[in-house]
Amino acid sequence: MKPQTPRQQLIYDYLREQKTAQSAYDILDEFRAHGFRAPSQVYRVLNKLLEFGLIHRVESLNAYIACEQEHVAGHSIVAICNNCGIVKEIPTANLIDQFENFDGLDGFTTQELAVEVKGRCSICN
Amino acid sequence: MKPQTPRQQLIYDYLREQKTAQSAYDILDEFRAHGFRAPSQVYRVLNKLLEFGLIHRVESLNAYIACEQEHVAGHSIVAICNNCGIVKEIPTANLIDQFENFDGLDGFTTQELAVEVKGRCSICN
DNA sequence: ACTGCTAATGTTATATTATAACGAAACACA
DNA sequence: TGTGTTTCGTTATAATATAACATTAGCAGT
Repeated sequence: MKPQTPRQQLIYDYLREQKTAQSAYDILDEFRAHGFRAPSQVYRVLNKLLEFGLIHRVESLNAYIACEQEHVAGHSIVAICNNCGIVKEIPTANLIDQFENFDGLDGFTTQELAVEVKGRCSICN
Repeated sequence: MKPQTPRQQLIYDYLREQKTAQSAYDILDEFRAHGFRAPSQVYRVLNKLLEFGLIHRVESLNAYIACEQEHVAGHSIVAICNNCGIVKEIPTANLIDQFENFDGLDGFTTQELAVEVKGRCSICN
């Protein structure tokens, strides 16, 4: 699914350019000039983009990143550098499968999966 | 590491009794009678318990759970039921090792790891 | 017991993230 | 053109978290 409105396109493009995750309020400040005046306007767009599977919410940062490749909405594996804040999405369809069938889960049906690895990226290391 | 103060013990014991994750403000309300009056008091205790590896923060819920078994602070795998809210910790030392050595990470050094699986538990299924 | 240090606590204020509620505008289409 | 539906703007407020600083408690050395 592609962005459906100019504003969705705007925020999606912006997130694609960023190396670090952006909070809803970062985005709000960035786009005041484009008529974004209230958080709810930003959240509406973010929620649509999440639904389309075009962005991820990074739970441990309360912030958002774009994803290059399309993927199942709600499934993500990201590595976050504690030093420079760079967030890298790790493409691992198979690792996700592994989780969905993981015995430890024992009758649990997976709907969303978030794996967040925090540490030092290869540059900050 | 064990809880070091009465208040740490109090909150840790409380979290151990709960089946669902509790927010800092849930805990604040629960323990007003014990002299907790401001969020910072709760956060101080929670941060200590996190440091000791006695509790986990569930990122996608902004809430906290106790862990039965001791573990490396900052490493967790939890399954969260979207219906009843039950949070189950999954003991998977080996899976965590797998992540630390995962090639996708490519020079990245893991310090913290959070895996959050959301879906339906075996009862709500 | 007294002193000095450190860790824990109390308190107020404020920052940050997110949602609710509701009316107005835009759009789709019979 | 009228009618229903979705999007958008706006205000208000809820929920989560931290900063800053004063105070107290516990404890080690004398």
